[in-house]
Parts: sequence; C-alpha cells; structure tokens
Amino acid sequence: MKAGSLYYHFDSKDELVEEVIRVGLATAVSATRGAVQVLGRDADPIVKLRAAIAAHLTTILAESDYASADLRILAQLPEPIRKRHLERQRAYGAFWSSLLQSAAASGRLRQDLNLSVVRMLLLGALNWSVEWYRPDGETPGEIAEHLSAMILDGLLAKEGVPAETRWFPLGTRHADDTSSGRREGKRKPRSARSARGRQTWRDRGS
Amino acid sequence: MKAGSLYYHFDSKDELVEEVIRVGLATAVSATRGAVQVLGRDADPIVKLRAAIAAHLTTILAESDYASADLRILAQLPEPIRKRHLERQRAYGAFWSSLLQSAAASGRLRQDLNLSVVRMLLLGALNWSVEWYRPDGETPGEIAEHLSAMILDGLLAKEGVPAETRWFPLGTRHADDTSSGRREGKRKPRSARSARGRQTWRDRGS
DNA sequence: ATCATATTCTAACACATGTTAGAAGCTGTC
DNA sequence: GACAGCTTCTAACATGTGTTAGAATATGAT
Repeated sequence: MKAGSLYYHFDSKDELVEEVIRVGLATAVSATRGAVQVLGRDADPIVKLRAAIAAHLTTILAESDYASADLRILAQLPEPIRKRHLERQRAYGAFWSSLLQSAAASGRLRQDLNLSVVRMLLLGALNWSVEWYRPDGETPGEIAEHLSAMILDGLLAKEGVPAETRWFPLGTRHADDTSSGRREGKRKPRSARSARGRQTWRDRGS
Repeated sequence: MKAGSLYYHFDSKDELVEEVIRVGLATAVSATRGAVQVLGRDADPIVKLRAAIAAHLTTILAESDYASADLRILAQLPEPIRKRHLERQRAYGAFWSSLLQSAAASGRLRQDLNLSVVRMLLLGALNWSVEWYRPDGETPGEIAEHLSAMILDGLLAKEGVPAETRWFPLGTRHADDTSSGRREGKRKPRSARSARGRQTWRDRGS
C-alpha cells in the first residue's frame, strides 16, 4: 500500500496513529485481564500478579506490534492524542493497582511501600523490555519469570531478613568522562567553524 | 537562537542529536560511577548498587535533560547513529554488570537468576521513569528507595522463605475489549469512505 | 460478463523541516 | 573606538512528509 492510500481508511495520519495505539492498549488489556480471569475469582493474588506480568510481557514482546508501538511512541505524540490515550490507560493502571491491592490486602506484601510507585516501576521494567528484547535471547516467559522472581521476592512479606544494607545518600557528582574522545572523523572543513565553538557548547555537558 | 544558527556549531541536525545523547550518556555514567566511587573500593556491593540506582535515577529525572533525551529518542534514531550510541552504552552496561557480579560474588544474591536479564529489568524500571515522573510527586531519591527495596529484597540471598506461590503458565488469550467504544466524534463524512472499510482493518486488532 | 462497490494508485499540492550563504550583530583586545 | 574573530540572524532553497482528487484496479454478486 502506498502512503496516499491510507486516507481511504483514515482522515489523517494522526487518526491512524491513535487507532494503532488504541488497539495496542486494548490488546494488552485484553490479554492481561484474560490471563488473570482464567485463574478464577479467588486464586492466590500473587499468582494473579505473576500471570499478569507474563501476559503483559508476552503481548508487548511477541504478540502485538500495536502494543509495542504504543510504548515506543507514546512520549512524542501530539498533545491531544496523548491526553486521550493517557485517559484510556487509566483503566489499565487501575487494573494493576487492584492486583497489587489485593495482594496487599491478603497480607502477603510488605507494608512500607507506596503501591503506585511500585506499580510504575514494575510496569517500567516490563515496558522497557521493548527497547532491548531480541527474539534470539530469553523468551518473554523466561523474562517474566525473572521479573516475578525479582519483584515478588521483594514484595512478599517475610520475616527474619537481616536488614543490614541500609539506604545511602547520593554520592558527589564527578566531572570526568563527560566529554569523551572527540571524533575528528572525516569532517569537511567549514569556513566559519572553529574548534572553540564546539568546545564552548560541549563544556555545558559536564 | 534561530534554527539556522545551529549550523555554525554542527554540520547537521543528526550530529547535534548524537552529541546530545552522547553528553547525556556521559553525564549518567559520570554521576553513577562517581556515586559508587566515593564509597570506596571495598564498600558493601549492595550499598554500591543502591548508590548507583539513586544516582542514575536522579540524573535522568532531575539533573540532565540530555540524559532523559537519550532515553526518549534512542529507539527512533537513524540507524548509524543508533549503532554508534549502542556501542557507547556498552561500557555503561558493563559497569552495571560489574556491580551485580560483585554483589553475586559476595554471596549476597540468589544464584538462580541471569544477571544480564536482571540488569535489563532493573535499568528498565529506572529508565521508564522518565515517562511517568512528575516533579510534584515522589522525589527521585524516594523512587530510588522504592526500587532498591523491591529489587534488593528480591535479590538478596535469604533463607527460610516459604516458596509457596510458584510460577504459573500464561492464561488463554481473550478476544473481548479489543475494539473499544467507537468514537463517532465530529467526523466530516467522506465520499469513498464506508463503515466497512474501517471495520475490516479494526478486526485485525483483536 | 457486467455492474456496483471497495480499495489502491498516481501525481500533484501544501506545509514542515533540514540546510545554506551571506549580512548583521556581538565580544574582547590593542 | 577600531579591528578581528566569533556568533547569530535573515532569507532563501531543498527535501521530506501529510494530504487530496481523480484515475485505475480489484472484488463479489447477479
């Protein structure tokens, strides 16, 4: 299909984009909800969480290009589209919240964490995988197991853990490394350009 | 500065972009390395990890627009630039690997996880924060504490944990929800467009 | 085969974005 | 305050991208 043909189906490119991410989100929602639902109403909330993690990950990595497109472009969408989409995402976020809250209510989670932040970090670990996942590496299922292991063993309420390594304040900022080896490649010399021009700007990076 | 003036400093827009993400990466590297270095050679590897997490997060969220730009645009860079940048990132990845390996070598981490995957998931949770962080919510430091708590209490080697909730296979995919309520908004009717045209495409989303 | 309808293509257009040359405006030095 | 060198601006150009109308082609029913 050539570019122009698109306008038979959509009024504008933006409408197409919005539809793509809308379907992407819907696909992820459907897959994740479905994976949890088949477990039954009163399945272990932790098991539900694991299932949701695996389903979400599998969807964005292997099943839906729309879902991964969603994650990739969300940040640089035109404001009105972005706003509408964020609105749609709210329901999905609420679903994850409910998963976490159920787990918390069952007494299986530690009590000292803000579940909203936990949710964001959890979904972040999942979503960022579209940036590094390669089909020839670990499968989505294996990755999901890893994340579940990491996250849940941290979230599961447990006793008798040696609480030695406490939090540590931020270290001092260092100013090395910032301007790495200059690449003097094949630069066609240019009249008004001086080495100092570059230098000046670069210095702000440190 | 007007757009054209840029070309006094850079030969092309792509060169500017590459420089921005290069500085962004260098800033993150510098901050994180620095935060770990001030702890001294033989500080607790877990404490080092915590420091790295906090430093990385603070840099991308509050200190360097270049660093956050890096994360936001990396995915849709022109291939040659992207390739070079990935190459540069390798060293930073190796740094995180060494942090994890030190922790593992000290016997503080569980042995059943692939550290590469762990690293990716960890950095994913961190990096994705640029998508949702808002200055009026939790501070980068607080978020870092959350992530450290989640991640480390899962990673720290521990004994006597009731290993009840085991992994669960993916649930069946469901086909509901996918095409949510159609928005018949203010659509200017168009000659050749039929409802079925849209419908057809949409069906692929399920 | 024919026809109506659905879909795609062509070829132009408008508009946005990347780029350039040269003029103009700075800044610091003698 | 005049000069040289650095930096920015102006105003054009080139190229890329979003969009359109109408011609061309595919599809399915009769």
